[in-house]
Amino acid sequence: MCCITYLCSKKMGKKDKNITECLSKMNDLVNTLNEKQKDVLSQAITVHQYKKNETVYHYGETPKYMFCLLSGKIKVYKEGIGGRNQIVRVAKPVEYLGYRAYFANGKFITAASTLEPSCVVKIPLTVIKELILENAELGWFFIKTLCQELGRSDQRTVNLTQKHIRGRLAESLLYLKERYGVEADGYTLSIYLSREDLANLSNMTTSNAIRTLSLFATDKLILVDGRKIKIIDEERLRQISRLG
Amino acid sequence: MCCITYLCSKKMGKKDKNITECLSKMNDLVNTLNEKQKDVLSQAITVHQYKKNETVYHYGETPKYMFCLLSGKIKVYKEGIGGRNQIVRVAKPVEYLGYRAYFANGKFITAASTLEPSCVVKIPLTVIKELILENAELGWFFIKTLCQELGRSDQRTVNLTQKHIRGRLAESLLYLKERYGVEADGYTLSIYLSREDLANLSNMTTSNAIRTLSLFATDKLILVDGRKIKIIDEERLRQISRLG
DNA sequence: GTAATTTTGTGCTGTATAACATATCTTTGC
DNA sequence: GCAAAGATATGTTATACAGCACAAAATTAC
Repeated sequence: MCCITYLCSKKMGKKDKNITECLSKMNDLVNTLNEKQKDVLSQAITVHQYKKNETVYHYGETPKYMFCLLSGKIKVYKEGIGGRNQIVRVAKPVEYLGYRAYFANGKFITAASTLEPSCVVKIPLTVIKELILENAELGWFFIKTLCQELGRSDQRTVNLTQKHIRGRLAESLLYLKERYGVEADGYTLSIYLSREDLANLSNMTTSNAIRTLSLFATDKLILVDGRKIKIIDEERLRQISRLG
Repeated sequence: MCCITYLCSKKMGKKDKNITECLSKMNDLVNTLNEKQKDVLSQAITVHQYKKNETVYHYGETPKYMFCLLSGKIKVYKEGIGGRNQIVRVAKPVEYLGYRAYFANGKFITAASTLEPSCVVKIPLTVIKELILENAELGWFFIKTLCQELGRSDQRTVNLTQKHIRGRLAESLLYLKERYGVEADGYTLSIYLSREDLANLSNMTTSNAIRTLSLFATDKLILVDGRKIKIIDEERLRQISRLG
């Protein structure tokens, strides 16, 4: 990880162009702020570039920063029993990470790492908390986000515990499509996960992810070429996901 | 369900004693409000008495009220595949229910029903939303609560998917102790769940909940008498839960 | 360019747990 | 008080999936 703006983040006068650019990308959050608050925020943030497979935060750490993913992809995961990781969610631009544990007064119970080279803004959580306490609209932004995530998390629990392997993998593929979309051809998932990550997202062993994936391929539901996955029969995939 | 205050909720002048009493129980929320806001709230709420096993809200309904559990116990559950319900959490006094779906702009994806006779305050969600938007401290209250719940939900997913039956049941028993505490003897769980509910909380079949429970009993970890459960070796139970 | 390492793929075996069947015990309704 | 319905208990069978072993392919390292 390297900090792009360490040279200029303390400079005076008109705001650094780079920082201004970042703020404009974070408009869903920034738009809730008044000018003074925007200023506070712009003084507090730093921009960082992560390589692929770099850790953004570790399990057990005390949260200090909120992360805003500007470009790239990040997985948030829990270290399960016997090294079996569980991917809890995958983030896309522009989304926010790392605030849950702080707001709940705890340490990180998940870890996060990049799935691709990613650009991330770091915002001290003390600053965010202050802004929330003086700006109800910003608070509302977080409430909405948290409510959506909590709903998804509860949904996920039932999916992972009650569906069979085929249903779980189908569900994951649809989730990835919904989250990251597809490439120009309209079919190829715009994310290339390893079979292991796919397994960790679907709560199964790597062997079974591979097996079930090729099963889907022979059933002509998908087309697999290395890590590229084309979804060709979404309707049937959705059916498999529904029925478990 | 019957509304206790329908006779007086529209009365003028000094506040209804009953309502005032309720508000004082909801102090964690009410303390964030100024006098005018407290007034708005007291005008908007109604108090209701539920019998055992009554539904508080249904799956698929459009949320209109937030529920505040003043006394009793409520289970929040998802209807899973093939009628297999999943209890996602159990509420105790004084906790709030039914706001997640509304804030996320959706319908209920869970249902809630009473485990015991319960007293519940209903607050129109429009009122709560307005109050949040004009009171950052109230917003912060919800943010903290949501962050804690989201953490628990993620934790739960790993527990249910990666632990074996014994670990899952041990976890559930400890969860119930932590939530509802024990009776005067210091051992008996202060909640009497059916074996089915215990199974739905632990993601297993009723048969297996029964079997594993009596297994724990022969191992002298617990003492079972009908629906009464005494936890006698918490340390070992904790160990079983940890190891999966 | 070759070796080493990681990722992907496939088959076999064992086991945890669901599913089913049936019996007993408990609660509820009249 | 008795019938009916529901909850609890226990044994048996079936199966989905983990776990392991091993081979091939792809990526990385030097």
